[in-house]
Amino acid sequence: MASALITFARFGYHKTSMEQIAKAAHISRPGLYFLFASKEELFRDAVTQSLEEDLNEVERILGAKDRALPERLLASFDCWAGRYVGPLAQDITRVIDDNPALLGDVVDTAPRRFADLVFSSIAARAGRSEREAAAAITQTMISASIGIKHQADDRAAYLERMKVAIEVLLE
Amino acid sequence: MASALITFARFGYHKTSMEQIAKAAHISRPGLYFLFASKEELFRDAVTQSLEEDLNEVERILGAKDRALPERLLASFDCWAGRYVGPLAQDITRVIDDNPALLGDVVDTAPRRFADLVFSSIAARAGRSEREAAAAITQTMISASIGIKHQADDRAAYLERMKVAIEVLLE
DNA sequence: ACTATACAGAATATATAGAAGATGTATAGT
DNA sequence: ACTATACATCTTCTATATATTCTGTATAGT
Repeated sequence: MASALITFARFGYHKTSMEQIAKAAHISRPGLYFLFASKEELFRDAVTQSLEEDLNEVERILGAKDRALPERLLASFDCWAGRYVGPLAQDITRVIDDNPALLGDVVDTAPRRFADLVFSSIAARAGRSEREAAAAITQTMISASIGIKHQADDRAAYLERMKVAIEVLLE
Repeated sequence: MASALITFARFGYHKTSMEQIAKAAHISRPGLYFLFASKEELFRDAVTQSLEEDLNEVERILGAKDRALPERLLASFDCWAGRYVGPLAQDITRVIDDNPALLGDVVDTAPRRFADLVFSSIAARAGRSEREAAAAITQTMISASIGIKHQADDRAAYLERMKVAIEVLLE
């Protein structure tokens, strides 16, 4: 099913046929319609599941408090955004951004949940208990991530710059 | 001549004719060819001039040291990016970003010059004389600006978030 | 819980030709 | 230092017809 998302990403939503997806998933085309009512629902479910998985992993990373906060944040941003920087992976972000109407409110709620997770981790840190400051730092860190995603050519460049941003924003 | 850029922004480079530009500039179409060798050169010159003007104003703003640094930075980012957020103005950024091949190296050098100006102002500040820290802050501030530009719906929203980012990044 | 095949209806690609529009230049004029 | 008109050449729109592809469903089978 992750293969469906990859296929959508590779060719775009409209230029991807159910035939292609079925072949990539090693099942028949009618079999796809047994699992998903329509192409639109399949697309929605594939994106939603991918986002859910990423959010779960971010939650897991941020919860592992044996690692330092900057480290956890960098790993989280890598999982959430860095993974999708670069020649092949950026198509996944593209196909999501290009079809907001098909996806509904997941495209809004998932980023908000990510922001909440980051905020909680920053707010929980000792010595930085003011919620307002944590909110400002979170907001700016996410904006920086979005900007870096547009600037960076590959995942390594994203991580390099994001590491700097996290360090600077946490003092 | 600024009207040429606005016309390009409104319809896109390819769908804008020399006739339209000439009309907007209140001269004849052959008159345009007297001033500019080709449509491509006109586009290049219009964009270049616009960027130069913005950079000059940024330089002026950052040089006015009677105002506090965060204030000057916010005004600079507004001039450089905030101005181009929103329903009508964002087309200017779009037509520039969509046609990098026509524009040459200006699209690379101008942002670098903006970064240099911001860096100089931050590095010059007392108590923050370490160049590395200033470079990290500058880099992150610009990334945040790019991200906010993508997040914000209008200029006011951009300014609001950018104000927070500057405050957080300068401590 | 599927596969294989088949099919209607809709959307989309392909080809073609003609019309329209655009660029860049030239020329004559003020 | 331009305007107005005109023109060759090229690209882009428009329309139309045909062919292909795609979606969604149905049916029979395992």
